[in-house]
Amino acid sequence: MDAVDRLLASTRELLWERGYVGTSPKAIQQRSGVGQGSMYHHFAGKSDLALAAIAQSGAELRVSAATLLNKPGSARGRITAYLQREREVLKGCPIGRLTQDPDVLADETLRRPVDETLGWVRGRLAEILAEGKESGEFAADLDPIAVAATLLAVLQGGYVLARAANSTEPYEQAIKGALSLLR
Amino acid sequence: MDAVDRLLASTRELLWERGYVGTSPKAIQQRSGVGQGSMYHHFAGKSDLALAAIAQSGAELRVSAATLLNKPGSARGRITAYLQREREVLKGCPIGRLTQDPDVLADETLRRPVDETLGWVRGRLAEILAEGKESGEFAADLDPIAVAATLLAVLQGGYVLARAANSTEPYEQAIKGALSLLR
DNA sequence: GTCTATAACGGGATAGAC
DNA sequence: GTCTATCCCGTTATAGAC
Repeated sequence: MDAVDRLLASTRELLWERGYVGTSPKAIQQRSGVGQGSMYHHFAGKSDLALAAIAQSGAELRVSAATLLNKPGSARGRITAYLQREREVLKGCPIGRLTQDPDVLADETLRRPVDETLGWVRGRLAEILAEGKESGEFAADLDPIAVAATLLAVLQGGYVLARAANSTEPYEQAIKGALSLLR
Repeated sequence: MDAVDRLLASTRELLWERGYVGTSPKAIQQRSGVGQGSMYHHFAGKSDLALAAIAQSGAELRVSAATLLNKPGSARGRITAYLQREREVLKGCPIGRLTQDPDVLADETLRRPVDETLGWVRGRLAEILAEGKESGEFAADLDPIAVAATLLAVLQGGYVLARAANSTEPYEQAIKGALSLLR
């Protein structure tokens, strides 16, 4: 793993753990083992590093969501699998957490990959809900766009409740409740 | 408004806007117009100020939730009113946002009021869902604890989606979807 | 490409005068 | 109670040598 890869890996970890405001270039250097000069040779600065790291995390999130959501099977089955997939609940969502970072939201360049990633998941969920509606799995009056937003919000909000409680329990309840309502 | 009140008001605003990590004692002093010495006379330091501010915000959130949830009326009506009440969506939840702050979660003293506030709302929603189940408004197999977690997660996650998109639209869709599923 | 030196500024507080 | 001075350390770079 070269310097660039180690810098990106460390930046992604730190953004996940501490957010953008809570992450310093020095901390990135220490965690990655890459020196000051080397870091500024490869990246223009903190925001440049963060942009590359967020783009990578967003791409990875889409791939792993697509893997589950594109599988063959019923719409309900795929959505259930996606909602119930194993997650590091107490760590939260590496993309969603960035929405609490004022400096990320204030910078269109940094916010865009966050928006695109969550927007993509919402869209993909809506497509599957529409398929399930078509095939008669879901009620004819189900609104795919609205319910897709609801389901992704349950995930993102589930992280919030779990972190507040320092327990995965509320997250699991929230998922369980959402799946029961979808019946 | 005396110095203490102005310090607390400013701290609450800054915690809401920038989180704990993003809020400095100096910023609090400048926004409140209270001097350095005065601040450290009334509060032991940043975490002490934050604790008092979080407790106040949590108490206020409970009061405003209770106001809507305790009104007379059907269970469904009260829950709908709570979910649809006007909110500063793009600012997010002043309590929920603190769950993204590593220094808040790492300190039991600071995390407790966050946990208690969100836990209280979950509990109150569960009580109302149970009442509605009793009265036949909701299906007999509805799980009040799980669905209460789902509804609060939709709110908290709705903020996340809205801030990512820099638009209240996904928040409104998430609420709409949740209410439609509750039917 | 990577290293060390330097720098201007902010964070988070303590000390003691008034 | 409030003010100013002081302190040490971290942040976020830039400069230039190797």
